[in-house]
Amino acid sequence: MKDSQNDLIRCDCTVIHEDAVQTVRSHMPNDEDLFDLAEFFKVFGDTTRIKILSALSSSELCVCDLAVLLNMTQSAVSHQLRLLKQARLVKYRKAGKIVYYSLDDAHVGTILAQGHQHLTEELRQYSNR
Amino acid sequence: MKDSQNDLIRCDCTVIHEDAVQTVRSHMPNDEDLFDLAEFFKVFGDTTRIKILSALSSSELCVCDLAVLLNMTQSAVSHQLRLLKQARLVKYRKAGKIVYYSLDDAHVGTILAQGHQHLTEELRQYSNR
DNA sequence: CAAACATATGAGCAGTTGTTCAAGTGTATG
DNA sequence: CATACACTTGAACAACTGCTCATATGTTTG
Repeated sequence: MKDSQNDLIRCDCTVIHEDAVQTVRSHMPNDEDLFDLAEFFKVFGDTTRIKILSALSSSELCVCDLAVLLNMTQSAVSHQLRLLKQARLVKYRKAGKIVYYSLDDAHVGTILAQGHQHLTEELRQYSNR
Repeated sequence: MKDSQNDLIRCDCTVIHEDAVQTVRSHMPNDEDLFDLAEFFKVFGDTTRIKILSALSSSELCVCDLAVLLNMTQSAVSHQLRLLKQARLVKYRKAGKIVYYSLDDAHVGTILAQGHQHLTEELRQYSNR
């Protein structure tokens, strides 16, 4: 059973460690899962969205609150909230014409903390060298 | 002590919950930290880079190995490795003309796992609804 | 030292992303 | 029911990103 790797040679170099490549290949998740993972992290990869998530980790807020807090257009905030909603990172409840947003997932806080920890430890290591 | 929020009114709506906004503002990290956090996650937000990180979590590999594994140009891989290096997510050792890359940080695996867990739990919840 | 090879890098370009602006929903209220 | 207001949405545009291609660097080897 040949895989599609042979259909098109994109690599312009000689394989050095065929065994290592095979081992890694058998351990790696499939492309679709890795794609989804990248899409997931992409949502965290924007300052505005990080600010929104950080804000919502303190308290439930409406769109207007967020706009004031971030000093941004209500439209811009709304666009970003849509992405966060699609990624299932935030949820909302409507109260009349006001829409309250909050975090949808316990992992969000954990992931933010993990990222923060990486950055602080990195800084510490860096200043120790 | 007025803050710079008043210099330019970007928000086109009335504040609804001033107290909540103040509380959240006092709890939020400063803008620079949040910016750095977003920059950090941005690195994870690309399929190619996720694949590289996933591969390196199994085994140390050289650039050529990665190019074959991902079916990509050696140049493209090298460009992405540069970004991963800058983010201090991978390190390298030179052995003659060959450069071996490996993960630089224990958090990388944790963060990937956390993201994966979010996605699988999400899927489970979704199919239970 | 010249040729071969692993890797790095700069410029260019196509595709993507985030904001703005204008217009549209939907809900309360006088 | 018309107006006000909170919010959403689509189009457009500028900025950014990731790949390709050509070229450069550095190391080994005949």
